Amino acid sequence: MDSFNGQKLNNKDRRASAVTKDRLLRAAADLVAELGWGRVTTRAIAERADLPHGTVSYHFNSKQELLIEAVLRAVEDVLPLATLRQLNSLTELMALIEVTLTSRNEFDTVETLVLMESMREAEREPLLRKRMADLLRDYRQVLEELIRNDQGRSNLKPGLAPSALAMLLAALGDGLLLHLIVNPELDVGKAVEALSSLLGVKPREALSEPDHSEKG
Amino acid sequence: MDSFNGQKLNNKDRRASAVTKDRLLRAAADLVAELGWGRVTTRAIAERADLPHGTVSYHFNSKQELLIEAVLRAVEDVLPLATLRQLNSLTELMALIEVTLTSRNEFDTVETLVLMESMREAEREPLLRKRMADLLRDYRQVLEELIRNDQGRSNLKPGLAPSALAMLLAALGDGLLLHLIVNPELDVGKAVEALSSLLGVKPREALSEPDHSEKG
DNA sequence: AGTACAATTGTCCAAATGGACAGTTTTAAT
DNA sequence: ATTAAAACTGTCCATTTGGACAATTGTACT
Repeated sequence: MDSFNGQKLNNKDRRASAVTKDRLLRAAADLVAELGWGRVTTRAIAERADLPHGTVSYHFNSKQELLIEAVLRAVEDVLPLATLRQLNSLTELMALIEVTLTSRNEFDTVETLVLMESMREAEREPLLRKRMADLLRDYRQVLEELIRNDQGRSNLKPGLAPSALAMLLAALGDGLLLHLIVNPELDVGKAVEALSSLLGVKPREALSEPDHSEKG
Repeated sequence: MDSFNGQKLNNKDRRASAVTKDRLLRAAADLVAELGWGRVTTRAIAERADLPHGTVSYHFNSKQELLIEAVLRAVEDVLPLATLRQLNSLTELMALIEVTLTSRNEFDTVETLVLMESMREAEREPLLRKRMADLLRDYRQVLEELIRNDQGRSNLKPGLAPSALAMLLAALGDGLLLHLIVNPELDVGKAVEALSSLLGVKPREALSEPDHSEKG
């Protein structure tokens, strides 16, 4: 069991154990998506992480703390704030949304389920609620700034409040994800295209020729 | 305990017990919203319904069957298909959506939470998934027909596919509900107004003067 | 009153649960 | 090599769980 997983415990990593904690957190997030928050047990987490049951008690004060830390890490991954900040136009944004929603692999699905479980649990757990609310606020904020920067350049209605459109986009995306959970066969792309059309934006073109546009 | 709740056991109701079953179903739906699907126990259901624990085993084959039946009943209530069918214009629809999302009482909130739990559980439970998918399909269908009937009358883009707009509206509504769960302070009304503006529709007017329009 | 059956109730049980903790091994520093 | 702290592990326990079921009560009909 020595260097079994190839992840050598280097002495930079504070005290080791970070690896163990990490494995527990990943396993926990997986199981929240798979079983639902309320059905995750400490034993299942340990087993999934291929670790003994006692490990959980040692590294975390309670199951709930472990789960909260686990889902927050996963949710921060699924909200692509960094990527969004690099976008320059509403056209690019709509293209990204469409791609994100239509080409989903298994990994994306798990993270989406974690997101839904987290939003649901946030209603009961004040700490989680605050963290989630902050994340979603940041998310809308990034969208809002993107829209504001783009306004004037595109033929967007001047009267349209960027913050309102940002909320609309964020909610629409999550709502489509929600419907996709129930019915993966749904052609959600057409809903995104409809909104693009209403906004007077052509996301297709942004995909085929993403490069030769100047910014600023 | 005879005619305690005013609901006299009339001999038309198959065998009575319908009242007991009903109380269990209501309690179950309540607890799904309150605790989350995975944390609901048969004992908690019985206690909430003010009935002994054995009642659950007698009236339902398993906890899961009880929960599924309970949430389906609640979800059918929260999707206002009948109301939607009576609407005549997209303007009225946008007004209804705005009112529904902005003025929410405690009862609405519970039903919304049940809806979210159900959509999440549907991913694991094939029977529930099918029933939920059908309900959501009907929901979009009603919206689609409303949009189709309205097209031409309003200044809606002709190229806009009614089915795409229906999906957009349904997903946006549910997405806003989802965000509202995490942060009830959100001013989701402005997102609805933004969409109304994009659609070229003035929901405010439909509210202030709802009567003197002819239909058909 | 008597009969048949639906409805209800309390009790029981094996299995699973979260967490505690004493004991052991590993690591880093001297 | 010795030591102290950190990391890890298996075991234990009081509770809770879903469901089963025998016993009891209620109801409708003759």
